[in-house]
Amino acid sequence: MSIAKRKEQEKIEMHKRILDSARKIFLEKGYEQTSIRNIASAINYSPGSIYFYFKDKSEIFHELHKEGFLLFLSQMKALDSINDPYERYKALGLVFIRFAQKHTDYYNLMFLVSETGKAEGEGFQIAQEAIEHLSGVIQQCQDRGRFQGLHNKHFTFMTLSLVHGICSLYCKDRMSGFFEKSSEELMLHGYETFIALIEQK
Amino acid sequence: MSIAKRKEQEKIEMHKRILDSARKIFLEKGYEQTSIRNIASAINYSPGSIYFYFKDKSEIFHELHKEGFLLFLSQMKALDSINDPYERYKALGLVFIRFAQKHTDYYNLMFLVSETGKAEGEGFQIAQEAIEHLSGVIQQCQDRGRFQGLHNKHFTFMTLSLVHGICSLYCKDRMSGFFEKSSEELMLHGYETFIALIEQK
DNA sequence: TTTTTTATTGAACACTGTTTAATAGATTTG
DNA sequence: CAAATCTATTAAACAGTGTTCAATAAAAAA
Repeated sequence: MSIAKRKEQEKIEMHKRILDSARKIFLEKGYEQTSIRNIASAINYSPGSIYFYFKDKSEIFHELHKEGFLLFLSQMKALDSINDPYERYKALGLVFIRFAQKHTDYYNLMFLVSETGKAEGEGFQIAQEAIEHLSGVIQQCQDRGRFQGLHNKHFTFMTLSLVHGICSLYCKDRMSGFFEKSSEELMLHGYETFIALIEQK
Repeated sequence: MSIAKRKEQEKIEMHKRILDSARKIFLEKGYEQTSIRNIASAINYSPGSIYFYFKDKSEIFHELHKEGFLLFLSQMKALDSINDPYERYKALGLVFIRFAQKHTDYYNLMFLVSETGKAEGEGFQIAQEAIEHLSGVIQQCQDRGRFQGLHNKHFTFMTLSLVHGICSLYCKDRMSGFFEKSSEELMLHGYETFIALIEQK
């Protein structure tokens, strides 16, 4: 029995080694510029062997996709210590923004790269969990009298759109021309402008 | 002289034929899934000849990128007939959303595909023109007493982020799980929720 | 000790963007 | 008109891609 277990352990370790190599190159060069041969040669491995551990390139990607969402979710949950739900709501947006700044490549992988196929799999489920978390916080705000007369899901979607829009423009660097400020500053100012709008609602 | 002109005309026509073929395939399959060989064979042309008219694949892409922005800009400018700047402001967001719905592939090409290299070239200049147009409308709103105490550029960026976020989530189909509504409906509800927030500002 | 399973490899296949030498055709020049 | 030049086109080649697969060696089970 212990032989089989050792085998399984070794398999898990190889799996991890490949994933480590893939993560490094994926986050450095993006999806398209990362090749199976690159991933393999970085750990002195043959390209074909990768397919013993992963179905295809997209499966490797999806594991990292999921990884990113777990990291993201943990940063969201870290705000549970904030008592006032409205303060928690405001902080959630900042977590989003800070995540996009600190983990730009993960953000790209999670939200902007196309090769995720359709919305399926485990990674997507975690994404949904993140949305539900946000929705829950908004509900708590509404329970305390904020955002009255506004549909919870619509407000959730709107918030998500705004924050994602900010991060998306940042990640694609699609604003440096018109907005002369540094991108990081601009993200915060954009978010603060939004907060100013909802402050009395 | 007329011989040279005919030559030039033929060159322009070939350029257009390639672009027509490329547009069709790009908008159908996206950037990565479109190959020079596909573009060429669709018009019974040899792959190498493409390079007589275009520097590389990315140059073809950029011409379509620019094309999309010109179409987009024309739809923005079509709202100039609306007198009240605030009404014009609200309509601008809807133009954005409708454009993403009706020309999803253009929207992807213009705002979401990575292969545009850095923010350079003619296409980007037109993008900037679109932002400036939005900024101008917001300024007119402010001149009439709306959005007081809010920095014009920050508000412009915030608006852009919100609308782009809505369209981006739509284009990537990253919401069908949590939000059971049809995506098109959800986009409008999200935008209306935003409008409801700024209505009295 | 055989048999079977497991893990690995290198070669091959069908693609990709791009370059280039050869080429045929048209245009210009002597 | 003939020779030289320019223009447009092509097939072949290069280096790269994701993926498959027969061969293979090593380990485990029979």
